[in-house]
Amino acid sequence: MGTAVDVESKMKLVLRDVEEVVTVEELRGLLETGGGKGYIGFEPSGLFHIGWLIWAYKFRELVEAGFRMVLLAATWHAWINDKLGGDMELIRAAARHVVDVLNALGLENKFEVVYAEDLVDSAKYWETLIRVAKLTSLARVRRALTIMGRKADESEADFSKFVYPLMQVTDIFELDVDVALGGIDQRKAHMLARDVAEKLERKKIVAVHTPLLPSLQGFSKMEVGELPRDELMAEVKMSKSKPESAIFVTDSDEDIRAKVMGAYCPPREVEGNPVLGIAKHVIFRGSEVEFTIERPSKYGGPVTYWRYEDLERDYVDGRIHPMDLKASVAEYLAKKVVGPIRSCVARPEREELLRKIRAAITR
RNA sequence: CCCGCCGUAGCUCAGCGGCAGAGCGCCCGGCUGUAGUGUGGGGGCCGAGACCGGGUGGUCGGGGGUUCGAAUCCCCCCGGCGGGACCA
Repeated sequence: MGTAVDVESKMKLVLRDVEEVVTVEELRGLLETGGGKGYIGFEPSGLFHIGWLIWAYKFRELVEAGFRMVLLAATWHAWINDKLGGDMELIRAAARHVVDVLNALGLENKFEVVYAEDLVDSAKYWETLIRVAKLTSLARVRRALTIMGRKADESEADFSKFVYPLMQVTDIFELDVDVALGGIDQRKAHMLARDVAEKLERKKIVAVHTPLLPSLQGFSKMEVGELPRDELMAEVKMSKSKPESAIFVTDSDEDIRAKVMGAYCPPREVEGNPVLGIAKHVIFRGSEVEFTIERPSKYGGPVTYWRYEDLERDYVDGRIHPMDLKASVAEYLAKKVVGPIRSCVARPEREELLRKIRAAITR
């Protein structure tokens, strides 16, 4: 199955702009034997924002690398996390919207969609969940929780939150996948799945983790000091609950421009800079891409970059002004990234769907 | 996936190259004679805890190695706990 050259080119594709893969050797093993099945679970929680594009692109690359990919609409999980007010009808609507976006990325009929309802409907699912629970101590589950830590403490969380990691692990076994895709924030759940897989003598997933985008708002030093860690984390991640902090695939070019221009973007600084983050993980993505910064000749005139590293170096050196970076990133997003998706997703027959989702997240 | 600590009696742990240990528990006995049982008094019977005495306790997590000798040192594995793991 596939020559050595084939395997290496697929490796390169999968490893492109990835935060980490656990483990790279296991991934190679899968590619050498012809791929396998992969999945990503997402919580339908509102409109699709460009932070999600990072995993969506990776999802497409996994398809290209020969994996049979499953998109798990984690509707029950969204319910547990009180997304969209726990309104299942809305949650399912948001899930359809995500499917629309993937289709817009040229993936129509190239992946399978599974709703959590389908999984959860069988007794087998719950049997597996109990088996997983039998092999996992409460302390271990607690350590796998992303949401809360020691601060926003357990007495305030309803118990369903503790079932969540077990469901993530169960999803993996029930879907019988070889690869789990997710943002690096999913690492804990995936590691739990790997631990349990050994005990249960099930397939041990290869975990592919993509980077996360910081909020357009960034964060001030004051906030860092005052917010509890986990809340801060939630703040920093690009979040749908704060519309101004994220760019949605349904945003107009004007929206995009306004949001990017309003973004946190300290000159010469890379750390926590959301605009550079977009350039790195949404535009360049670890490959050669033509990216031109248009600027008045009095500021140096237009300059074209092919590699993110060169752009970052010049930005750090102060040769690129935040204003020019923002304008160019906004332009690129509007024309090359969001534009094509928007035209597919915001069709008339989806108007009602989008309106409902929008209404739900702003209320 | 990475780092650290731990795994010895049913439980909590000590021992860390030279006889496998303590406390608790459990079993037997003694002592005591409480609560309960009784309408009350008296008596009888059953009889807990505490205390005293005796007894019961083990593949020293598994496997390999080093050694005259391994719970003890080394390696591998399994299990538990804590931490880390984008951002903090």
